[in-house]
Amino acid sequence: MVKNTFKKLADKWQAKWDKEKVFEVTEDKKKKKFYVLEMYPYPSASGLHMGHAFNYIIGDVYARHKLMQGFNVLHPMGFDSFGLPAENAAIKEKRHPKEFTEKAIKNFVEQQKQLGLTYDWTRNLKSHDPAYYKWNQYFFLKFYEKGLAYKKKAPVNWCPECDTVLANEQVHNGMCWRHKETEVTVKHLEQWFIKTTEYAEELLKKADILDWPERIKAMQKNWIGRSEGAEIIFGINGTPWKVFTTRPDTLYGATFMVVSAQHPELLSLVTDEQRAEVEKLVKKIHTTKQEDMGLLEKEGAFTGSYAEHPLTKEKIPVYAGNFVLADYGSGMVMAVPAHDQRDFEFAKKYKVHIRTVVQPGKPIKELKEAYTGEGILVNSDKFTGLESGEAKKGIVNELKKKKLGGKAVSYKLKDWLVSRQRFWGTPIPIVYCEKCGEQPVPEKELPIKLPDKAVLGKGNALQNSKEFLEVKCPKCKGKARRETDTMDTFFDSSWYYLRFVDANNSKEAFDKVNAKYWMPVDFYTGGAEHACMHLIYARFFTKALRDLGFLEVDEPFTKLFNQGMIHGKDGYVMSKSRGNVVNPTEFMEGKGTDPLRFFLVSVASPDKDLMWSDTGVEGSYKFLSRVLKHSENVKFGKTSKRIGSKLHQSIKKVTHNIEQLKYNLAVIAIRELFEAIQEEEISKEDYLAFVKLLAPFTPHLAEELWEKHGSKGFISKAKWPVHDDKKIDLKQEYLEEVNENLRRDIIDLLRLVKIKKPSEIKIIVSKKWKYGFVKKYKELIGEKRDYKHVFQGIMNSDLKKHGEEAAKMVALFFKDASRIPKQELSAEEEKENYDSYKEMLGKEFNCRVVVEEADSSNEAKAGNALPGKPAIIVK
RNA sequence: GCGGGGGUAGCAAAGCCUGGUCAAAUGCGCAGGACUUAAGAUCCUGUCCCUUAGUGGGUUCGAGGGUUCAAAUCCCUUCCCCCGCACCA
Repeated sequence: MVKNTFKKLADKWQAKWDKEKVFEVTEDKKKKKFYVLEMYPYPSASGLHMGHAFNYIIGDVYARHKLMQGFNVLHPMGFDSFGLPAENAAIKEKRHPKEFTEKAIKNFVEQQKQLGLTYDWTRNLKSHDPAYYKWNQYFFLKFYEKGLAYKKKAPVNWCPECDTVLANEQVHNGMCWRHKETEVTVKHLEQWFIKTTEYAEELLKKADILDWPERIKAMQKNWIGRSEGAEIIFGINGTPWKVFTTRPDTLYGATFMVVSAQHPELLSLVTDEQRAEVEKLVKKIHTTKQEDMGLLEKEGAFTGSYAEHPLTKEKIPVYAGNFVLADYGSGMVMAVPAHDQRDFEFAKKYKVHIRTVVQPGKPIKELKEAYTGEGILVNSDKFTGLESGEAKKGIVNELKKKKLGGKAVSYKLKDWLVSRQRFWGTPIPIVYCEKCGEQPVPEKELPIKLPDKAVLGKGNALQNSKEFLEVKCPKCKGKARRETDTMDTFFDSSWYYLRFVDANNSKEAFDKVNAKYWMPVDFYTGGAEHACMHLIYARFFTKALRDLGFLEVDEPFTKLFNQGMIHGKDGYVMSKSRGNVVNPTEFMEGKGTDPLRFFLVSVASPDKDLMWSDTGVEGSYKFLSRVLKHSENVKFGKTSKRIGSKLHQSIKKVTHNIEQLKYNLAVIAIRELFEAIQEEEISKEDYLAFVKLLAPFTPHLAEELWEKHGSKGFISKAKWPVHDDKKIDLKQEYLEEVNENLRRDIIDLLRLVKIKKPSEIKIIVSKKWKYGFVKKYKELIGEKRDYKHVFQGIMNSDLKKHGEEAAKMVALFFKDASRIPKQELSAEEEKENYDSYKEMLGKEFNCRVVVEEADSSNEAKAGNALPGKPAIIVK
């Protein structure tokens, strides 16, 4: 076989699909829709890697399967084409990022097409296209109108490498998500935010109903981080300070306060005497790496201020502390050293009073560490004696009465910081007028395009572009200046799945009716790294757009699937730096697409990591070659019962396994089916059913076989076979297996006795198979239980349980439970089977074949055997 | 610390929910054989240990207990690995 056979097939069929527009799709209300989507890629200059290929193939197999099942399948692809790498490359080469991006996309598309995917390319989108980002700006304005987009000064994460601020989600362990070596610093800047917290509750609640991997849901829930408790107001120097606590029951144990050393208002609390000490602490924190913060010993400095306890009116000292987060809750905590380990350590260190207010039943003698459990209150004025749960309610009510607090819910989730001080992103549609201040750009002026000419370098190039910068105020027509911040590219990816439903609409972001037809995405695949970024933003967007009247669905992605990582043959994750990369494009150029597709889905369940194996992929290649070779010489005829049974079983398995995303098992079922049909006669219809099973995995090969055997149209659109349970005949398959064993035994035996041309083969079938006995036993124990299993039980012990007589019979005839046949055959069935088989054996061995029942002389020998393992005598 | 997922034969990977047909699919590797002048390719057979033509026996599914007539599968304890989040008040 020519080495590049599969490459040729790929080229041939990809061209035909293209020409016939096979995968273009329209909104056909008569058909049930199915929306399959893979996360759209950043079009990197280095092109497609194996992870992309794997991702797209997983989606494509599903899409093809659904297509063949008659669904109207939307399977689009686009490019997340704004972003830093292109901009940085542009700076380096002193060119416009657009050039890089478009070149990379061109290359990417070519490589994607080689994979034989069912994309409708007419719906392709690129987020750097003004026709796309216009709608980013449009939605931004809609959010702005509704108060979901706002500007505020806040401590933000700054990546010196990216030269821009980052969203909270883009900071991992204090490092930039793009630059794992670069520490993020905190800056106080005025920035644009999207109010994701508005939907925190819904994002959390609806997570439960999604058909998503547990861990992704868990990660999101954890990220949203809801906790219930109370908000309590402490007066400090006459100013009210709110703090959040989950344990209002310990309020009487609060003996000091701790404000975050990074709190923006910290200095307002510090007295002159304490200034030096506090500043020392703050400085120390600035010089500590983010990632070491957690390991740091609890440290603090007294601010000189005192807070008034809301209930006892006691004066308690306020410290600045390194262990309090500035951006959770209010950045200040009430410290209850007896019942919180951190507070405890702090109190010990700074010798602050520790007061026990909750006890676990009996009094605690000496506190060696904080008692963090719940219990009965002590030292708590009128709440003493109450159980924690009751006390929480009571104390919160008391606070509420005095207007000093109340029940509260706190989230870890923060508003999404969307402004970026970079060029290559969607300009934020706001202008600043000297007179009128901040003004939204009127919709009809959209899109605000990025300048085609720009000198990129240090900082944001938009600030140097007069053409971009200078505008008239939309309100007073006076002199105004554009916002130069651009949007986080996650803004683009938050709604791209919606654009696909109507990708070429120039009047609207998407048509509502189309969205109603296609949404939600039924099957979405991509990497797990997006759990707390893209997948939260996209969910937020869907909800926000729903409430703005654009959509009717609550959730964008019904089913989410995370593919595993691809490891090189050395066992490490495939990466350029390791040098263990196999480039999918190069592979396909050499060996073709189908072997790659087949291999990637056959190693393991697609949600698990998989290791590349040269010999493994060679195995896939060989298998497909055999299928192709076999197609040239199929013995068309009548499908035997056994093959029919096997086929229908396989259809059942493959369908189910694709549905369950167990492509590896589907592939095994296909291989087994092929083993079975290879040497056998088969009807054309049944053969083509086999080819159809192959089609989602190896579409080019399948098309070729489909064409070769004269079927019309494309197999890609042929009807997926449906199994018929009635045709699945396990007994028949069992008989065939038995016969095959017999045949092999004969071959072995002939070899052993060194007879090449036997004159007679005698098969002696034992009469000892007392099917009558089985019948009788069934009467004894009843039909309810599976008699085979009961036998096995009896064999081991417990004879009396099932009746002595029955047990004895069993013991007599079945020495071992394993001798129960898989399928119950009647004596007649068995005999009939041997008779029919006689002929075949006779042909094969070219001699007389005798099947006879054992008599007393050879019963002992034959009786030892199972049906299918009878005594054999050769002459 | 919290949360999620794992540990199965030389390797990879099914099986576990719903216990018995499990010495345990499948692929790779390995061994033997057929074909060939030979190598490769291809095909067949075997691949936990002992034994048989078929068969029988022994010991296995991280470790240790338990439930059951019966455990890779259910329950408990324990060890190890991966992956998220992590001073969240």
